[in-house]
Amino acid sequence: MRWGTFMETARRTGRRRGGVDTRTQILDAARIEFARKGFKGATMRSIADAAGVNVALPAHYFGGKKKLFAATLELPAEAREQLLAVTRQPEIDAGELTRTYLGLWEDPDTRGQLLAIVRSGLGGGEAIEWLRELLTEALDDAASSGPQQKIGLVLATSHLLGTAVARHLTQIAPLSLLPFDELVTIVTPAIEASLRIHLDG
Amino acid sequence: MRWGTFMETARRTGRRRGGVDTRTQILDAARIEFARKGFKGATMRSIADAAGVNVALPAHYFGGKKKLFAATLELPAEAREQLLAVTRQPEIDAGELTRTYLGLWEDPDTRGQLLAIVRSGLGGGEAIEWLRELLTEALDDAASSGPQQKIGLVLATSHLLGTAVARHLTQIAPLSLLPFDELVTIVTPAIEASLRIHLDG
DNA sequence: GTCTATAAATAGATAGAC
DNA sequence: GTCTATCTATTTATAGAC
Repeated sequence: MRWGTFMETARRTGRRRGGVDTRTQILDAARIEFARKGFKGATMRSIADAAGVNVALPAHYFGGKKKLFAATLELPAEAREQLLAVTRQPEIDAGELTRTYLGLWEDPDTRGQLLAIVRSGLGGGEAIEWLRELLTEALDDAASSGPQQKIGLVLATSHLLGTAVARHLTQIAPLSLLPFDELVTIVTPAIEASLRIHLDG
Repeated sequence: MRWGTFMETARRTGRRRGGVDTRTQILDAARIEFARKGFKGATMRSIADAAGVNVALPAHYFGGKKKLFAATLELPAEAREQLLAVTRQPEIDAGELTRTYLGLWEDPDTRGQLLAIVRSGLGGGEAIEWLRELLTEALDDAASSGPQQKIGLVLATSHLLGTAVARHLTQIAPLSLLPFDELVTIVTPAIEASLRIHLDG
């Protein structure tokens, strides 16, 4: 009867009962803390407290704050893949791009990672390279479509980033309350307009 | 011959020659530091160093770090007025809104303040209320146009925020290099599309 | 594996000399 | 008005007991 402190943390599917190890608890808590306060704002103590473990354990398991942060941002690789699958197509579908991109922000797990990246990157830390990389990678990969489409894709991506920030970060009134399907519906026209941009004329 | 250290700081019009006081130097340096590193990232020491003054003077003049930060974000009131002048019109002009909004980010002075707000607000600090206020104020003031236009304006503002962030903060490759006029030209269609949005249909 | 205790660095703020 | 010196609090990181 000693697991009274486990609380309701084990919501993930497929999680082994005895395997709710402190390492995973720390990682989950770190994601939340970094997402909410950025790299500098989140402290090892606040992470340890949120995880319900001793203050020394985060450093013990991950070898330092920066390494813990890096571990936090580990898996958005799959998110990148989803985006690339859309942008690699010869003719990018505006609705599909909008739904995929904003959809990444709807899932609480990936949203936590994206928030951590945005919070820490835009917050003035060193993580801004990661953010730039995340944005330009989908871009460079789709650059084979020619420079004309490239500028349109940058524009579209920027608009989608702004939309996600307004909905999930600053939580502007009507945007943050819209059902996801309606959000996609009203955002798509602008993305369509951006993708069709051409510089001359 | 002791003002060899004054450098080229006195670019503002109407600045008294003997009045390049350390208080102003500190304020200018604080703007840059807060804009680059966010509230937590910028330290009183780094600000003092950047201003070329003693470490004790920032606290001495402004009474603390938070008060110094507040002083930094003082004048965006005029920026807000410029935006309101556009959004208050019965039929908002997409090109005019785009030019005004993105224009605020082109001026180094207001850009510094906007960067400080975004960096500190999005970075997880308490300044997120200021950012939300800045975004919603132009919104509420234009809400007399009816809820239909309101959602369109939110969308447009979000897209413009994303564009400004991509150009000035993450500095995505083609966006950050475009001349301002071209930027306005290619962004306007999406803003136009957003402003014309209606939910039912 | 987990904890206490503490080291080492850094931050904001202030007192008092000049 | 400006500076040196210092206090206090907080943070990361680690050493060593249990």
